Amino acid sequence: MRYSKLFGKTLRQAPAEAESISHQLLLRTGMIAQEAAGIYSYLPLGWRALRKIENIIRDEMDKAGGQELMLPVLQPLELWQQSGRDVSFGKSLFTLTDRKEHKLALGPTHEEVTADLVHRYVQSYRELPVLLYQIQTKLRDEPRPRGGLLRVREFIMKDLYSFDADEAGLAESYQKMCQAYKNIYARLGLPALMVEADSGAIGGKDSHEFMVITETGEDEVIYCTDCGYAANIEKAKFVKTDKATVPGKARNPLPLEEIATPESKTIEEVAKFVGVPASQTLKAVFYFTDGEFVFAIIRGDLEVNETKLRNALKCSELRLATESEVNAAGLVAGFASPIGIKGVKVIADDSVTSGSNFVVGANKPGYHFMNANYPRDFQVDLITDIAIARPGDSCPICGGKLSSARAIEVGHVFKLGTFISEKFGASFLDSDGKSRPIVMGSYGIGLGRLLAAIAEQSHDDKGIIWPLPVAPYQVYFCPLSLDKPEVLPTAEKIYQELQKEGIEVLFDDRDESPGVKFNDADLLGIPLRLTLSPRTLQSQSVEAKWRTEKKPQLLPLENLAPQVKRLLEEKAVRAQP
RNA sequence: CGGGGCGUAGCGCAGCUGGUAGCGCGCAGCGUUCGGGACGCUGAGGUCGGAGGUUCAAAUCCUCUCGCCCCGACCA
Repeated sequence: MRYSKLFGKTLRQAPAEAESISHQLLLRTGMIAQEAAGIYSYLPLGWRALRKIENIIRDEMDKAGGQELMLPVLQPLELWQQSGRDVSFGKSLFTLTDRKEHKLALGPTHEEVTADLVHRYVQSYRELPVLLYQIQTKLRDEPRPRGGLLRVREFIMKDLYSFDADEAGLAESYQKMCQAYKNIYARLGLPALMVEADSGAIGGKDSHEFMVITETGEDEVIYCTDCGYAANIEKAKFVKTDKATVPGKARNPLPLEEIATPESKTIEEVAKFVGVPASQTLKAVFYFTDGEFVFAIIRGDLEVNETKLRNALKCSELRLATESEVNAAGLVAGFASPIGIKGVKVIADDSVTSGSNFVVGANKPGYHFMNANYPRDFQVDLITDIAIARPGDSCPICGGKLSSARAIEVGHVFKLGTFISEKFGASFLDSDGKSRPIVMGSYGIGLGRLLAAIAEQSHDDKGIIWPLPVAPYQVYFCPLSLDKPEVLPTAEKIYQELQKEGIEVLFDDRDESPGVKFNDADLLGIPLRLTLSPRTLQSQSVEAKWRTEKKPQLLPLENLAPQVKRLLEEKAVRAQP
């Protein structure tokens, strides 16, 4: 490609709306252009890089036994009503009405369509397992697109759906996909961490996310450096050490005692007033969920994890209750108590059992109880883990210290189970002639987000540093002093030779100063730069420099293309997983 | 949806105590330069996000509206 003909140009300054590094770099390089919030065009360079990613993913999916197909973006809304996920997707589902007043949805994902297909085409266990995938545009009306390509409304995604006869089959497919994902990230030069993830209100037992640790990530990962335990904070478990034991205080339940605690509303105030650590208190938090008021109780030093709470309650909507809702429930904010409460659903974190003689509200302004003990003094509807893990907490596996980091989610795999296949009648006859629902799995990767994640963690102050397999071009051919009669013909000849050798080369044939060309080469992040100039011509050579390295090397002009080819191949081999 | 910020040339910005728009980069032409974003001269390019209002006069003041960004909520 001749640079002078390339559509799109580099910007010296990043557009003001770009905050994250990947967003700035992708805009500055002219790889993408914004059309609206969360809607982008891919320009030639960006599209080339995206297609490289796409092909790597396709290759790994095929190797893992996947079969590629193409599914509709326009889907009858009935399909979504059938699975019930029109409700769970809610407003994120783009819908429209056609001229015949039929309601349609723009596919945010394709489990429904695929399950419906499989229902029609698969009848026997002999036909299982089936792994179907597509790489195509999906649409979600995100509440808040952000970070350039990190969270968008229109995005290209690879989704593979696995269909197995039983849980064991699913486990095998799941395993295969996890391995395929690891291969993909390795080939993309992306250090991705596999972490335990929340599977949401729908979906089965297991779910994992692949995370790239970087500050601009939207997610938070909790991990243990000792044993390798890692989980999304939404899911992360930790050991609730029995901090409630205060030296010199009795562990045995003492009689419940009401005390005056004027002006002590927050946990800090109460703990200070009574003279106990926060872990010796119980905290009440009120939520409103699917039209129901919920009273959550947790040890004073811990915080509620709303994802865990939502899962425990099996609800879709969850928000903090308003003050008037709290009052209407007959509770006194700041002094609320599970003791003697009636007509309200109470859910407790299991930390209420890790300690004794807690200080808790008396549900009376200005009063708290001392020595509250579960279950002696209060009962709950549900007791489970609803606490959020924090750095410094103890690892649930080895007891080591947990750390936390921001991360970009670059892949998500789910064991879906039979939820969707049952809705679509996707069943098969087993070897005993018995009809059983097909067991599904779902495995997604967002391509644009991968592109952004790579730029996010592979750059320097000059620009992007594309890993060779992703780079839009492998070689940036940069002749200087093109107006000098000795340079141009040689440059043209080299360009032809490189192309003939099958090398993807961007030929900077512009009449620009060396600084401009070098800076553009660095900004674009093309892995190998070849410089031809009157200077190198004197020694009948070309200067070759890797984007990742400081020092160039000289290659003789003679037989240049095969030498370049060999350099690239060596690099590719070294980068192999 | 709550909180905050911003909309002036392709990009970055100034102008905002009202008087009809300017700078840098980029772009076009000519000339000089040529190994890390060169220089000179000439030039093109703007519904000042949109609508309404106040005024003799609005980029500037008022009202409404649209869009974009950030934080949070949300997000299989």
